[in-house]
Amino acid sequence: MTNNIPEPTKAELEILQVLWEFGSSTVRFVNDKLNGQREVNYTSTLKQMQIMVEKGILKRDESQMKHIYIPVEAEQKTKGQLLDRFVNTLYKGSATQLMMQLLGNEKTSKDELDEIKKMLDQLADKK
Amino acid sequence: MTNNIPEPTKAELEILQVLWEFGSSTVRFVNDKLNGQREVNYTSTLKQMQIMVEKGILKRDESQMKHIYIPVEAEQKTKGQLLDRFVNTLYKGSATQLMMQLLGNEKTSKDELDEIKKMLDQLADKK
DNA sequence: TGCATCGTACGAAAGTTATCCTACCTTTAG
DNA sequence: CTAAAGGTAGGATAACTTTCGTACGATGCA
Repeated sequence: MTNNIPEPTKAELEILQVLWEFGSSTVRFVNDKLNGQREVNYTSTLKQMQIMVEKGILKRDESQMKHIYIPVEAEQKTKGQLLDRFVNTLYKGSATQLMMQLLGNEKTSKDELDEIKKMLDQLADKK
Repeated sequence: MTNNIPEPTKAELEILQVLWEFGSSTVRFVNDKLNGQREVNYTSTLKQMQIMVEKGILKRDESQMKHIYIPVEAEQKTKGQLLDRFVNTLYKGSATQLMMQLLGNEKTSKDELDEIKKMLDQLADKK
């Protein structure tokens, strides 16, 4: 019964990130943020967000002329789904394997390691 | 100086997985494996692999009529790059944040948790 | 009032990805 | 030798993504 939304594309994800970070907002706002990173035409962003409404990724409040766009799914849920898909595709679903690679590759700080260990202990206790 | 290859697409990744798992092989072999999961025409796989050669993702041994296709980059390196990109895109580069989500969402077994903890300790020692 | 500004709608075009058809060459079994 | 089987090459096509131009309605202010 998991209400699954189509996998967001690259450009769609960029838009979602803005909405997640700053909250539901107008096309103008999102487009300005995007232009902080790269050049995009206003109507491109508009079109993109309209398509996302069609797909059910966003909904919008049309009560004002400046429509407000709102993510349908919460940040954590969507990211969780993407993460799951990623783990399944690349690591055959083994979160452990992914962690190993992450820890191996990474320049993770001691503090971060401690934080993770704490989390691990909490989880271990629950079992 | 990191020799970066273009990001493999979905279909390309499927092919890479076969080559990584079973070693360098022919189109026929890869196509058979793929057909174990879903229906694909032989020439589709052929074309796909030819494109991958053009892109530099695969190289091939043409000394026989049945060409042998070989991944240019090692499994771990490619997966590592994909993982990095994933972390950067979704978690602003914070591996820790990703781990948290993973541990939160997951049905990770006690053994797996222990294994991860061991890995963590090893890393902590090196610091 | 009238024009500049800012908004949405919509179609079109370009780029990428994924798939398959056709042509043609090589190998092999009879 | 010849036909069938199996290989590669390469073009065509469809779907999807991304981007933008154009049209046109709302708003605001001189």
